[in-house]
Amino acid sequence: MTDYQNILRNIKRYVELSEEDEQEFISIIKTSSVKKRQFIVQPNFVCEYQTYVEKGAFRSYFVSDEGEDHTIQFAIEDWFISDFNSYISQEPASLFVEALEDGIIHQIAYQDVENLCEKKPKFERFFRLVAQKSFAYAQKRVLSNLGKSAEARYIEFQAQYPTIVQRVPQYALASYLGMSAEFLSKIRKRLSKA
Amino acid sequence: MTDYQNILRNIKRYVELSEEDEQEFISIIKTSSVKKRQFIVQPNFVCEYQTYVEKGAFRSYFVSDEGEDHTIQFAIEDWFISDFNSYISQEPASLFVEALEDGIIHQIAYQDVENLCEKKPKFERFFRLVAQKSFAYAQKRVLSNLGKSAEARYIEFQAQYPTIVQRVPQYALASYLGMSAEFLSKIRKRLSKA
DNA sequence: ATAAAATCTTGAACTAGTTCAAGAACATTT
DNA sequence: AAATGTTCTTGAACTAGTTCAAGATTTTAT
Repeated sequence: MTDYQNILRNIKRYVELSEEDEQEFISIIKTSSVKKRQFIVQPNFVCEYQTYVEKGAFRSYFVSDEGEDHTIQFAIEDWFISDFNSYISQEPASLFVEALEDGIIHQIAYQDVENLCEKKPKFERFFRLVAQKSFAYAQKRVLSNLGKSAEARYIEFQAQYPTIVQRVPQYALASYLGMSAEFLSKIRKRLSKA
Repeated sequence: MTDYQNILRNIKRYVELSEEDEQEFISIIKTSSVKKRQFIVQPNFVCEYQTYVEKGAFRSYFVSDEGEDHTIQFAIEDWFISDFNSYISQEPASLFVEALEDGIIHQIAYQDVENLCEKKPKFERFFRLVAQKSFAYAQKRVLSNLGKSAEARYIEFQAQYPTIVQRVPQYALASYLGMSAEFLSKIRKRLSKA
């Protein structure tokens, strides 16, 4: 017996749902459990689903030609994650999405979402609001990447997402913040002494 | 007599519009002309509108505490621009949006858009698709900022947006690409010789 | 056409952040 | 509990990109 209360509550932060709406939405959810280090999205495969994290921690990242990896996003409980580019275009992904811990996810398929939006404008609205918020968030990130020093970026992130800092490996955080793992280690040491 | 063909064509790339839909949309558009160096969005004022560029070139940018400015976005003909964070939350802006040339813009107010979306799901859909695309684009930018050297970033941008490179001041481009204006000048020299 | 303002260039000195390498600490499997 | 794999730390040498300053060029206004 799967519990859909969390994901439904998430949606209800944006739009009201009738009992029937809830049932309709639940009917397209596919739930699964994942093991640490498992990939739920991989380059060259189309990212068919948007994934809601019921339990666990994930990251999406890109591996450059030089073999360095660059973290695009983290997601813990109550967040969505995917290779969004691949998802909306239904073209092959360029990112990995990897479980950083054992976890449980709810997935919704591209075509099911599009059909649902068509049928019930309420969901169209939900996905519009979420996409707008995500875009605003991504712009904010660009901004703080451009403006700030490596140390300032770390301090800001640590203030805003203390839980994530504790849960994800340091090399993944460093690659999210756009610095080498070694340098992040040095920053942390410097800050712990001050 | 104002011409709405371009903005309507833009929308019709995503959804079909009846004659009535078009009229409805046109009724909320406010058109104005702007002079070079004019601000259409300023910090501390709520960004009431999303702006469609009919003619001209714009940039949005942020001024940091140290007084450096960081370009977030450029927009030329057929693009939308705003302080999107301020627009969707209807809270005071933190960005400037400045005209880089004399131009003509079509603006649509937050509340008018929300009402229109409520009334006609077709527009809800349009704005969802646009927001999703914008988000995907912003993620791509984060990615190329993280992965690449200053020179590679410039080359990539130049390949993708040659028109913009020609139309905007170099210091604005440098601040978009996350490097000093001097360094961009040096990169260009280096490339022109090679 | 001239003056004033804005933008771009160049070199020299500097620094924030990288790379490499090797060991230490921690986690996971048997 | 030992063994293996994974992640984190530290220092030394390096480099991509910055800052400063001054002149050259282009644009804008009168």
